[in-house]
Amino acid sequence: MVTAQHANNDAARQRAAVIGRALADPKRLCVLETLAGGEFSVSELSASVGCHVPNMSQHLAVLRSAGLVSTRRDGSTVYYRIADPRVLEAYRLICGLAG
Amino acid sequence: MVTAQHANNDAARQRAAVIGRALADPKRLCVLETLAGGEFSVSELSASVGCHVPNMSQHLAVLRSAGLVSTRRDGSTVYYRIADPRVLEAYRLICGLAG
DNA sequence: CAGGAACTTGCGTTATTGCGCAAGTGGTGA
DNA sequence: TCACCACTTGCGCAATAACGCAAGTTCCTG
Repeated sequence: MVTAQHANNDAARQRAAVIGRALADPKRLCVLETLAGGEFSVSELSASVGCHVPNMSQHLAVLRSAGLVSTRRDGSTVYYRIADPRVLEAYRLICGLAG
Repeated sequence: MVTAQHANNDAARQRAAVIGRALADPKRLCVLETLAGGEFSVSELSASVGCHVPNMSQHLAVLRSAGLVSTRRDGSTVYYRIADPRVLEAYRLICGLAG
């Protein structure tokens, strides 16, 4: 069915665009670069990137809802990590294109 | 020099973010998908994507200033093409992550 | 249970972005 | 030269995103 096919492609592109948007901010890219070295808490990430914790939490929410990062909870601390190795592939590819 | 190093990283991330932003719109992703099949004119692309020519021209300007596409002029017609094979790699990677 | 630490969420403001539309530019052919 | 075609650019508007700040939630500790 052509209509449904278009709808699927549109939906797929929409999801892809959400991922693109998640990669569209320098601070979020900085987060991914940091997370390439392992998992970190929100406060560690905010210190690394250089912004306030609530702001970092918002950026992480964008990355999480795009499916690029996952979380693990340990007590009151939330640790973030890269959700899929392909995320780092994409990150490095984009950095390569930018360089 | 630490300061210059930071400046470089910031500038690099800024350029990478420009690329991410170029990938952050469904219509622009649709353009890349179309251009995977070869080079096309602005009017062909606008018909393929389903938007008006000036709007397509603006989207193409975003892709071009991010360095993702290149142009070739033939008479009054401007043909766009993928600038680097890695652009399609990145596109497919993102689609894979979205799927 | 009170206090505090670690995050998340809501809100208002400011800055970007996407779009349609009108106007401008450059090339082509009568 | 004049009309026309293909495309780009400028402008105003509506929608979205980023940030700081305040308030709320969850969890641990005393």
